[in-house]
Parts: sequence; structure tokens; C-alpha cells
Amino acid sequence: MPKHYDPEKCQTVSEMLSRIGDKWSVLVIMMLGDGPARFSDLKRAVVGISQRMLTLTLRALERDGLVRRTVYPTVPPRVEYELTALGQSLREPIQAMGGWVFANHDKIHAARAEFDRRNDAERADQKIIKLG
Amino acid sequence: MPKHYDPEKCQTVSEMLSRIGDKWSVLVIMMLGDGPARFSDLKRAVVGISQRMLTLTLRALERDGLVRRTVYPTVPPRVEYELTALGQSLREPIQAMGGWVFANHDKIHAARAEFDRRNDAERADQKIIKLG
DNA sequence: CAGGATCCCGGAAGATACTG
DNA sequence: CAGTATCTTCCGGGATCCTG
Repeated sequence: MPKHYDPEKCQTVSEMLSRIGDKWSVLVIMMLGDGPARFSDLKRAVVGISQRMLTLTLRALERDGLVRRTVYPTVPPRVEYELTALGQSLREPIQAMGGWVFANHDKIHAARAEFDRRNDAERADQKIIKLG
Repeated sequence: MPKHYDPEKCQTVSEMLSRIGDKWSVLVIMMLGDGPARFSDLKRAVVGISQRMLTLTLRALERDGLVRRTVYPTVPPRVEYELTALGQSLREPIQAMGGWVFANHDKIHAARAEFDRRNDAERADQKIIKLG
């Protein structure tokens, strides 16, 4: 088991993490997991996304080889997006993350509640000290 | 297999994805994977992080119950950070992502090169059209 | 040593308008 | 329909200074 990793690959890991960590990429990937979809389909399915961000997200996914964009030269224009084999394969680690969150959802929220509770108490103490 | 998911849990998935997708969290988690570390250890180990961002990152991880913060009331103060069991368990899906990137690193970069090549060619065409 | 408090800047992202 | 262009707003994050 190697202790050192290729720095370039590590950087690519960071890049992909921030990609799937951004606001829309995962949602788009999951939508496309059901099969090909047109631009407006995605726009409607991914609630809250602006057409600008949908375009940018799709372009980035296409650039990384995760999504294939097919233009049908009809009028009005018809553009279909679908996951490539690479994009499909990415769904596995993503769903692993999703599964982890679903499994630990309650622990996470309990921890947050506990943390916030302690923090509030601490600030109340500070107030008393300053007032005293 | 359910077709609908708890919206609250889906939101938590997004939250955790943007957490591990941020610039520093994963690096900190991986550093702590080797065992407990002090603030300055992490500051030195995670090259490039400012003490402000290290603090914010650690606080966020602590709030989600991934990291435990222990203060030793000595002088000078000594604070140790370590992964909780929950934090340890998160390393699995993270490494799944990392493994995927390592396995597909070449495909990704090939796709990017291809995409950029096509884009450049396209823009060159546009130029010719406008000049003509 | 381990942070808290401020200031500040660049880039991410939303809103809007226009187009092939 | 499927975008592009532009403007503006917002916030992540770095730099710096201060403190128990």
C-alpha cells in the first residue's frame, strides 16, 4: 500500500469532489441516470436552477466526459443530454455517499443540535460574565 | 425500491456533498485519518490553508459530529482534533470517490483535452465566418 | 498555542434581456 | 427551444492584527 500518491491525480480528485460538491451537478447526474433528457426537461426537473447554471453545469460535465450532448438539426432545435459510460460509473461512488448520509442522517442532525445547544449556552455564559 | 425519498434527507445529502466538496474538508479528514492532531499540526500538514479556514473547517466538521475537539487546559493551550466514529466511517465513501477518480483519471483528462480541442476549432471557425 | 475580529477582493451564481 | 450576453449581487476565502 503506497504512502505517496501522484500529485496530479490528487488534484483531479479535488476537482471532481468540488464538481460533485457544487450546487447542481449531482442533481443533473441523477436526473440523467433515468435516461436521456432534453434541456427543458432538465430545467423543469431540477427545480430552482437557472438556465444559465444548467448550461454551465452541463458544459462542465460534458467537458469531463460524463455527459454526451447530441444536437438534432431540426427546427425548433432539439438537444439531448445523456450520461456516458463514465458518467454512469460515477453514480456508484455518488450513491455510496448518498447511502452514507441516509444511514447517518439522524446522527448528523443530533450532533448539530447538540453543538448548537452547547454554543448557545456558552454565549449565554459570556453574556453573564460581561454583564457581571 | 422506493421511488421517492425524504426531502429532508436529500437536503442533508446536498449539505454533506458541498461539505466534502469544499476546498479543505476532505484534506483535513484524511489527515485526521492517521490519528489525532493538534491545530498547528494540521496547519502545517494541510499546505496552503489559512488558520481562519482551518478553524472554520474544523468547526463545521465538529458541528456535524465528524470531528471531536479536546481542549487540554494547560499553558500554553493544547487542543487536539480527531475523527469520531462517524467521521471515520465517512472515509469509506470518500475513498470510493477517490478510487473512482484514480481509476478514471486518464479518461477524464482525455475527455477534457478533446473537448477543449473541439472548442478551439469551433471558435476558429466562428472567427473565419465573422471575418469573411 | 489556538484562535477571534476585520477588512477586502475575485469569482460564483442569480436576474434579465436578446438570438439563431 | 436552447442557448448567449450582460449586469449585479453575494459570499468563500485570503491577509492582517489582536488576545486569553
